[in-house]
Amino acid sequence: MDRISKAAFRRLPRYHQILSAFEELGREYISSRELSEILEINETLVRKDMADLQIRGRQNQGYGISALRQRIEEFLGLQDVTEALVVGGGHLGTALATYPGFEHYGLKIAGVLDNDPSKIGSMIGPYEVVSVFRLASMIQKHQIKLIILTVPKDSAQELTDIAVNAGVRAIWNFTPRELNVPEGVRVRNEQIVGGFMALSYYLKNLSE
Amino acid sequence: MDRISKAAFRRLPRYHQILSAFEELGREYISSRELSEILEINETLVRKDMADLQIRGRQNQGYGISALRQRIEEFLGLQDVTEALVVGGGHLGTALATYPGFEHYGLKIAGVLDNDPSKIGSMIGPYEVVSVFRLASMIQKHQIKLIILTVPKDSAQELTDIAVNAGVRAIWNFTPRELNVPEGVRVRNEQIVGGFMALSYYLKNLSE
DNA sequence: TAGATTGTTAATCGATTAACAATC
DNA sequence: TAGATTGTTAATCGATTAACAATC
Repeated sequence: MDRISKAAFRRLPRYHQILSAFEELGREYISSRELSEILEINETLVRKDMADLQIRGRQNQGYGISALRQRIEEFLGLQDVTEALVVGGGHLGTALATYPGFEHYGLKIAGVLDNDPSKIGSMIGPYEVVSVFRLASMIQKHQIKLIILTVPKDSAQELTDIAVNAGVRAIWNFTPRELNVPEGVRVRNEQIVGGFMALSYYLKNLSE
Repeated sequence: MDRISKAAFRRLPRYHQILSAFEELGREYISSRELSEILEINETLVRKDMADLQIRGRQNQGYGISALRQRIEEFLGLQDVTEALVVGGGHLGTALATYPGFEHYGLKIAGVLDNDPSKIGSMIGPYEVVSVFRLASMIQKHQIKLIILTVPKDSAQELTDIAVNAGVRAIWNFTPRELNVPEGVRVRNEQIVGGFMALSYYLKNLSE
């Protein structure tokens, strides 16, 4: 059904963020020109993206912000609830389990797991930390399709295997490890340090 | 001097990660074939990237892992130390301030700042939390070129302005807000929720 | 009306891939 | 030698941009 280019797909979160911000300010329309300037991309590209989303603008006014935001949400499936388990209750897991605003995107944290006996039973935000040994059973019980992986890299693959066997179909991977998964399971790697590398290159070449 | 394509540039962190992992295992060479399979990209593309980095492989053996890793580090400037301030001492700021392994990339956290009086003076890992009012003076004192921004989105722009005026040249932005910066200042946006959006799309379209 | 803006097509640009020669 | 592999060129593919007609 819906088809947009990979490159356009990657721009959707940024469009969404800008639209939400303008909406909060009470703005109703935004032109391709404005969007293009904020994102530092070409104006025509914005219009092409809108056309791909089957969104039509208005001459002289631009695109309806609210309709456009909702269209992106619909396209990405953000209007349905996705339940996820946070696997790893360290600082990063805690940050993600309590991240403000995930609920606006349909992301609901169903629980937090950890392997440290001293953490199990303690609270992380509203969640009581559960033993990682219960990973498979929790996935099955709640029909979880997504896990958020924030464990030390040496246990990343093992836990992935358990989760996939239990029925998980997507892994949001915050560990610095490439994961091996069977066909039909999607991994999204958030290699934190990658962002720093890009900035490091820039800083190193400042003087030139 | 060094010139590689944008697309190749974005692949460098992933190459680096794989090379480090293989190096730990004691492997000395890796072929373009192996790299291409792990990254799920074309074999020729790997060889082109290596050529762009001016790295030469060996017939029948592949590329020297250690030399290649070092070449990437040199290219990205990871061998020099970059000092950064973490601005925002919430869960995410804490996670980043104490992230294990940043030092391997030359990233040194010089301090953590927060605006919450009850946090100031407390410890986050080895860092005593400092008032955000001291942002400009700390930047100047330590000649900081990079800040890691993990504050609530409503104060993001204000703190950015202060940091830029004080001499910061790069901002690693973990807030869900597009920042306005003058020419010559680089922003890297880590829109956390963007990663989820891609997975949400996948999960929504599973059955098709 | 003139100006601002969308929407679309064709041209261009950049990235990836196929083909294949070179060589250990 | 045969097989495995790199390195490079040319072909292809995909994404972006320029040009411009349409229209409110």
